[in-house]
Amino acid sequence: MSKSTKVTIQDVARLAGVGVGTVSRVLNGHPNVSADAEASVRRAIEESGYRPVAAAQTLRSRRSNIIGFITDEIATSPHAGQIMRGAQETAWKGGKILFLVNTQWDPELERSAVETMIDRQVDGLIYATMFHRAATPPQAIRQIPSVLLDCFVEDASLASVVPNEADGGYQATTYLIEHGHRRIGYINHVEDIPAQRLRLQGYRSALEAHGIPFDAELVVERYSEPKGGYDGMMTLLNLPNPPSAVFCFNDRSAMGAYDAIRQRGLRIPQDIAVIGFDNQELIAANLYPGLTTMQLPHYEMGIWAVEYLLSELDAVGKDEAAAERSPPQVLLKCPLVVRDSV
Amino acid sequence: MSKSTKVTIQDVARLAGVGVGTVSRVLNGHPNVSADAEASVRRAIEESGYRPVAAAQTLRSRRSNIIGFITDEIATSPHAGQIMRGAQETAWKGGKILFLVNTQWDPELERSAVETMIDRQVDGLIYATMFHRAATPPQAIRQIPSVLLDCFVEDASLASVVPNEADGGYQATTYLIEHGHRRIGYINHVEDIPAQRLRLQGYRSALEAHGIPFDAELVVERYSEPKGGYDGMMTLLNLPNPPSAVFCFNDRSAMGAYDAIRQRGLRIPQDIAVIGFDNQELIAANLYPGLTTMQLPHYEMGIWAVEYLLSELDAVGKDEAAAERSPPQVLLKCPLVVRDSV
DNA sequence: TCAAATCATGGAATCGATTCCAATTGGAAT
DNA sequence: ATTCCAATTGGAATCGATTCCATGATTTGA
Repeated sequence: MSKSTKVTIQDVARLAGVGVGTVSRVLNGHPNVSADAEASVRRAIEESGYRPVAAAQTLRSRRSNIIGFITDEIATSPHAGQIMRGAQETAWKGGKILFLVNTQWDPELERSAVETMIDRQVDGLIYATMFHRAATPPQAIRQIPSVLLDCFVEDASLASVVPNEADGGYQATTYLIEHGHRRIGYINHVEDIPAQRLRLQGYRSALEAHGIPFDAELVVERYSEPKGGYDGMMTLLNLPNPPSAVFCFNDRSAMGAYDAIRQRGLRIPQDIAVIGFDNQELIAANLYPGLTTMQLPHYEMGIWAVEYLLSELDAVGKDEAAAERSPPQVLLKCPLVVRDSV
Repeated sequence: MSKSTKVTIQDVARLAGVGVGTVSRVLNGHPNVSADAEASVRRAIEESGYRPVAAAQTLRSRRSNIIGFITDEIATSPHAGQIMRGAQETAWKGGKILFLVNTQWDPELERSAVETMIDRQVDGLIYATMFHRAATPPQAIRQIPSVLLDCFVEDASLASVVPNEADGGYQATTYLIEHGHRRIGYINHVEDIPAQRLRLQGYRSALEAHGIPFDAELVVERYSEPKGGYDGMMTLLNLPNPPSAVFCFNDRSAMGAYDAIRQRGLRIPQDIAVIGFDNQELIAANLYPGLTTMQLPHYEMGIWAVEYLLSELDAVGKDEAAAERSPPQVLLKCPLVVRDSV
């Protein structure tokens, strides 16, 4: 229990009456240690309050037990927090700790962040973006095990995990159909990003799967904020034959759609059903009536990314061929969150 | 530029035709290096693509250039992100990198997180909470320079930075008074937390400072969510002499207050002015009319915390007496964010 | 001009772990 | 009884930097 001077592995060895090699073997769970030796080493560790110095371990073993987490933007939404929570919890369970760097969209900073991580001999690297998109991470990232989170490279040469947007769009639309709706509007985003394209694709395949003809009139494109949602909804309501339900690109635009519907004196969900996307608690749970929406699997992506890295790490050495397999491109499901708007 | 084998300081020394000591001195900006020597070392570093191995530096110098960041909850709100962004950016500028651990309110995990940080010889530690409160961080935190963020210990024995809630309440109330309101309601939170007590205190001193008598009838306590805000607002509106303006404990309760006001057929801000607290963009910017509110200085607290640690770090050794000064207890101002609700 | 102080330098010692190697021990096999 | 092999073990070498120390070169001051 003496805290005054730093206890080293030498001290433990002396106290246990064994060599430092033996202590190290116990510490790392290596084979060929007698039960006796192990017991006395453990006792000595306990008594002395010994804690290994991480830097020394890293220096010699070339493994730091650190996972680097690089992200373009950290502060925009609770989404970022969910990713980091998933990643951090999983890392901790695996005995690893997270290094965090936020690059604020600065490619130079990104490069330098990756290099810093490598200097510190991180075991693996997560490169996360705050919305689903194609990305071009620094080349250096390929020197070590790494994984893209909420983004991907076009040639699929790096492991990647992203939400299954198409399935999300499909599920949302199907849910509306199952509630008897046949005429379903879609207020899409305007920019060409994966979510924009893929959710629409999901919407269309859901219609098709249920034998409902696609009507281009029912799809409007607006910036996905309350104003856009309001405006898009108004456009749909002004149709000669307006929809009885609307799928909104995200919760923020659904917020605007709510306003438009209210302003027309219509009720949700009796007159118009609404479904959103993102499950931004702050909005979806607080709207009245509560917004039914699709949840993005941020927490799960964080978990997956770290688990993937961990599995890569202990594959190293064991199965050299593994390095040659093509990197997984994983889609994670977006669960439906039912509230009262459908 | 050879990348094949790891370049060490020995290689650089050989290449530059100097000793390793000289290389190290150049690297660390130590004095007593001739211009010639420095130039050739720099050239050798450039040519060889040398990058120091962090673990070796840490082992010998006992400084890791890492700052530990421990937090109870990471994912609730954009607030967490703001703190981390401020901390991370400032750390990066100071040549440090952030270790992140999220303890999910688990005291055992907290202990173990602090120990892990110490094992890794972090230069300093930030202990952050996701709302302003009294905290009891693990004892071990006192072994190294550390700072509490958005929390404090009762005896002020650890440095701490928190929002100036009382001033925030004062500013908010004053802003309403300056807009001609004399009868101002306050929908407070119900639980006894610093924000609850201090914002009320600020409200009262603002009234007093402007010669408006305090009327207990105008202060109601509700849970600070939309439902509570709605309910509290209704209570105020039902008063024989209802207020012309209302200060809400936070933006979420303001959201509910909006609903109540609308439901009564009253207009914001013409009939009732509303001011919130927190500046949760997702709510405040998206409500109609935009909610005027007080912003919590999360980003700034993150910056302050790291800057404090950095200054502590280079005070070490220079001025031994500094360690004995009583740790600062800093209050950071909450700026007013003007939108259209007043 | 000479002593003293200052500057510049190379290289050994050091940080604290892991890993490797040679040596010892104790059975099992012949 | 002797040989062989596997299990255990202690301790030296190693990882790659910083730091310290002894030494030689240069300046400064009188």
